[in-house]
Amino acid sequence: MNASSTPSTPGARASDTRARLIGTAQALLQTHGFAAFSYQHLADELGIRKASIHYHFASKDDLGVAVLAAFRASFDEWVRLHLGQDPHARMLAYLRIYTRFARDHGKACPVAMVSSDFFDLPETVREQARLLAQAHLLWLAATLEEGRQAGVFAFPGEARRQAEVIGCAAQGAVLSARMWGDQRMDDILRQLLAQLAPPPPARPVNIQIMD
Amino acid sequence: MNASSTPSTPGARASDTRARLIGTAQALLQTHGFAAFSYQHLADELGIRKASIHYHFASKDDLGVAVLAAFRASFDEWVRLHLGQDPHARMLAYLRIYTRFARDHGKACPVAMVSSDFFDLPETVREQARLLAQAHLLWLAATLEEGRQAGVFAFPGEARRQAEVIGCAAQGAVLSARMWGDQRMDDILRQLLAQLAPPPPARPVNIQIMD
DNA sequence: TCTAACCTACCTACTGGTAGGTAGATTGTC
DNA sequence: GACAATCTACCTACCAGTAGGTAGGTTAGA
Repeated sequence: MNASSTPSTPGARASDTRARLIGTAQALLQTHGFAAFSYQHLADELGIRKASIHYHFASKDDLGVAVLAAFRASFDEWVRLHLGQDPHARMLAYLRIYTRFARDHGKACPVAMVSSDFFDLPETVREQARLLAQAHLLWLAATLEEGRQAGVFAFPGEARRQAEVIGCAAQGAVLSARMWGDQRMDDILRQLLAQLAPPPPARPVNIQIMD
Repeated sequence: MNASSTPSTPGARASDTRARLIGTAQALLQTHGFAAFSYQHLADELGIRKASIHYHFASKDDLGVAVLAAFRASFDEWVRLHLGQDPHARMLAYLRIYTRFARDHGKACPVAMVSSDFFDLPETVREQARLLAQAHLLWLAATLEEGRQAGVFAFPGEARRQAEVIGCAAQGAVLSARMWGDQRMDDILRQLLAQLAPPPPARPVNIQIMD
């Protein structure tokens, strides 16, 4: 595809190939899924030969593990960058990740894409997917609980249960955006946040009556 | 459903091969996805030759259309069977559909599986997926609104927005069940219902006071 | 006899992966 | 500094297997 713009220069200190492979594979995973992209697609995109990819990743499974590990590293970095913000701002920023995904060629959540292919994946890749999902769920649960304590969120039961609901809804939302367009994505996330908003303090007069 | 494409020959005793193909393809779609199952898988499962499938479905795309139309027909029938029930019971029954999916070899929502492969599918299949999703969303919105009116559900904003959230969350939940097991599925649906429950009516005496 | 519903035998395109080779940079030894 | 050995990062050519699909023959029932 863009072989001319990125000529392979063997030996010429151009060892960002591995990183470019991971980056391209990340994009292809999010748009087409793990099983649906091939070494040939990657090779065409990078302007190298298919067999050369095996030098960096002996098997496609190895590539899958590296790709998911890279997603996890990115998320860890994202978390670090948002440590200072209050829970509500953090949650907005988190949901914006998915909004950006949807707008970027209809990319889906990598965890959702891997889940779709789950029964055709080796255990090594599955385990990386679990680690990535777990990182998101732990962060969500902590943010939700902190927000509830601060009075900016309201939800029933345990924070980890609510975290699972939000995680699942976000995954479903980006998939829905493929069918219905980006606007659908925004609608869903807005409703998700509206459900999380604490109830208005009712009318003061009624509170007096009730107490 | 698709009477036009059904070889409805008056004289010849119609075989059930076509129906078995659709049924097997439905199961494979839900477990592995549309792109991940092949005519060979279907042929092995039915004990016929791969080429024979082309007699019933000239192309895999035709099969995809028929499979999604069958899902829609099943759902229409399900809706008909639950017409009499109250909104809360209907919603419970609806979510149980997904619980059964997850327990049945980790089947996912067909709409979610198709969404994952969306960019590799022809427009004919995409359109059928939209029709199926739309049927679910319309039913959900109607049930939610009826439940809100009856006081068994509470949620902010329009019912169709809440329907989208529940639909997405259910899709995400069955995918999550692949990673974490059936129990996770139950937890998520329970939380989803808890969020939908109207706020406790405080002490009954207070209701009298407020009215 | 007609034809629905299969079959055999084959096609092209593509998959992940392997074998073996090579240009050029790096490193260790004298 | 000279130079052989080794390493990096690619290459060509190929493998067996599988994908969806096609052409044309066979068979069983109305």
